[in-house]
Amino acid sequence: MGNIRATFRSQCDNSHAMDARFPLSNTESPWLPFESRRRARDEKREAVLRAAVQLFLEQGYHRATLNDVAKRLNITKPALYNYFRGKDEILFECWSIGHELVDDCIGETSAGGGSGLDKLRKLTIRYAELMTTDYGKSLVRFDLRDLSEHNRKIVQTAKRRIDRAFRDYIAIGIADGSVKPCDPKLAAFAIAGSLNWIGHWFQPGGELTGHAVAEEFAIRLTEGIATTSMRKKADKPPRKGNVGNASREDGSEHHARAAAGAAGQSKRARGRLR
Amino acid sequence: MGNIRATFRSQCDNSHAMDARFPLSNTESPWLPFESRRRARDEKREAVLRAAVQLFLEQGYHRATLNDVAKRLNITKPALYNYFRGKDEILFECWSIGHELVDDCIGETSAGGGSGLDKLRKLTIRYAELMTTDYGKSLVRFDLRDLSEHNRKIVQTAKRRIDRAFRDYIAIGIADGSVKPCDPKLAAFAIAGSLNWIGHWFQPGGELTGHAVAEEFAIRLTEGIATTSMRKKADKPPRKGNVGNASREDGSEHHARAAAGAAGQSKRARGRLR
DNA sequence: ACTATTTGTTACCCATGGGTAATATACGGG
DNA sequence: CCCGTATATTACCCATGGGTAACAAATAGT
Repeated sequence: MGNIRATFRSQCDNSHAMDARFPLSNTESPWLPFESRRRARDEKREAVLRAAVQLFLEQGYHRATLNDVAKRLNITKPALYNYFRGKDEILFECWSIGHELVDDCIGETSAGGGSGLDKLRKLTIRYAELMTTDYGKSLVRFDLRDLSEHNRKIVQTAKRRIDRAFRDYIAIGIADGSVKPCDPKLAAFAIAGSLNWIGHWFQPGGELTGHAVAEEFAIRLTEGIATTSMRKKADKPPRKGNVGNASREDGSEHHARAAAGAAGQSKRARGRLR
Repeated sequence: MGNIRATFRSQCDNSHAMDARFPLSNTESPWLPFESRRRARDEKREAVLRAAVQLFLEQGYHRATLNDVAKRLNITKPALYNYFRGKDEILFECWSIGHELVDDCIGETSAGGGSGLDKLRKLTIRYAELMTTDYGKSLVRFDLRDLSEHNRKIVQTAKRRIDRAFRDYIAIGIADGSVKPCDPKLAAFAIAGSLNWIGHWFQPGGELTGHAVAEEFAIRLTEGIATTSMRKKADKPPRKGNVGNASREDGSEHHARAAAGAAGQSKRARGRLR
């Protein structure tokens, strides 16, 4: 591929006063390899996060050392600092991915139609399923106080937004008659509490699939406040795909990326550090 | 009141060969002062636990240092080692107190009458209220992996017992017809999850009292699976007393003590260390 | 082939905090 | 008054682990 310097030299040889800012042979953009390097970098970055979130969940943030994370990736600790400023930033990025996934759920649910109760059920299912994945668990298992002041503010704000979504759907449901009158705040706490707790007890290898848990919880948690009884019990076979971790393996990375902008001040995809 | 020394001297004065091992005036047992010393010790021990549980909740177990705990008690770190073997033992004892309180709830609920649903509601209320107290929060906010192998086993066993209580009440309720047929395991997870989550969001100074939260949750969490609708909404004014922390201030320390034996291998009240 | 950049390594620093040893003080009992 | 015990203090040890500096190897572009 022609590069700028070669082009420039040939121009000098020909004694033409053509400006180097307009190279002739441009068949292959010099930007492509740069992009591929950047992508390789991002893939490594995400590999770090996958290893980190697993270790943080397995052992707890404080017991899991950066040496552990590095060892799992067959590198050494200082290499991690090519991708992250420090341990707490890794934690934040794990949390951030989880939050992007939640924001997807909320966005899609809000965009879709249906009554307040329908929205609440849809969000409940998707949120429950998310809680059975690593990045979903990040949202409820990690301690905000391990983050820097700045990142903690971001997370707190985002958490309030999630809580608001539940409350809003309940309030909408009360307004449109699909939900029995109740205190939206406490009802949201009750539902979100049950769902969040999934992230504490669910084990991927157990007798229950994440999808089965999600379906059951969606019924259980909403039947108390629903005006309609919903005893149809749709018996569609459990979907195979897993949200979160698993789906990120198959190359469809736009899923998480799409909502990156909506995830508040999350600075993911900010590129290199130095 | 005559003291032992005076009595002894008068005996010698009378030149009687009476053995000092059988003093005449025994109106005050020499064991009393020893007992009082032991009680003073136990009071200090519990003061340490109160300070510790507060700090562990405020800052998290790993960020809270033993120096912090000691400073709050106006002593220094090594003094703590007169009462505990180490930091993880303090954590375990905090957890242990919480567990004794839960065991009280379960014991009283099981002893009392009523249908399975009644028991479930009773336990739900008491458990929810407990989750608004410091020692109650210990049960769900502290990480088992910070405990020693031995103590972790104890805690895990006890946690399973708590879970079992919820499941059993639900199963009883299904059997006696007070609860709709459902999977007791998942229903228990759903209810206990909501309740446990209270320990994460409840702030004692907020707009809601622990009792109000407990009443509301007991209704919300059981109305979905109850066969009877229970729309009487008993409007009795909220009780004043707080379970846990507060009630321990008023001198009725038998509350926690009574179930000490039932709390599994909890070695509380084992007295001095050395 | 040559050079600059990226990415990784080895070897180190050092703040933190749990835990201990030596020691001083208070106190009850004889 | 003296002694033993309990309790507290000061002064330390040291393993841990996050973070950094200096340097080496891989790689892309020219």
